[in-house]
Amino acid sequence: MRKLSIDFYQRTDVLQIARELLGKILVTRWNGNETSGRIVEVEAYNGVVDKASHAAGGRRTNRNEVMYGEGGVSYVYLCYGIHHLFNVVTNKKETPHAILIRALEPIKGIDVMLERTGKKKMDNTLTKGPGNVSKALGLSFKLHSGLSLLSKELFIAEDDFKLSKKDIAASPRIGVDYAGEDAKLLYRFFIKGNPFVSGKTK
DNA sequence: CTGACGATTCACT
DNA sequence: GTGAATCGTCAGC
Repeated sequence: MRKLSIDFYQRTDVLQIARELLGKILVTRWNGNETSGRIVEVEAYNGVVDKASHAAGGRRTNRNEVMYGEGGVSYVYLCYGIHHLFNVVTNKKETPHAILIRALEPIKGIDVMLERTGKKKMDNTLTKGPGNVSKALGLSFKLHSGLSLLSKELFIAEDDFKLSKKDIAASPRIGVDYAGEDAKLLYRFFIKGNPFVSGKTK
């Protein structure tokens, strides 16, 4: 298993990076627990020109400041007062691109994930949907936003898992109806037929 | 300082 | 299918 390098994140095409993240492995190691899962669903947020992004129109606040930093760090934030959503920041300084990780297929630490989510048994709801992903991995916006994805505690790796182009599907993003025309962009990518992909299309 | 709201989820009808 | 939960953030006063 090879950890992705900083160069992977700092490229300019956020859609390309989003597609390539499918099939990669997201790993967290804290409090003596290692949990990991294969990424099966993502959404790209294309910086200032994307009305669905927190950085739309160059908006810059304390919350989204990490999006303006170097690619290769995490951006975690609280949504609806309940859910922590995990994003990967890409591109270079001052270009606020981000990729939302929406679903994983659990690999390691399933017992820990069950404990964190309060679920009794493993099923495909464990890491389906962005709120559940963060919950299962123990991510919180207070502790982990702005953390490097090259650190020991949090990183993304690749193994020999291969994905061909026909296994990848694109669709409009979910829950961004407020973004007008940009809500129709095909910026959501997922692995066809994977049971952990969130099915809701609203 | 105040109030409205969200890149969601889950329980309930 | 519908609605509540729940709180940090942000715009506006």
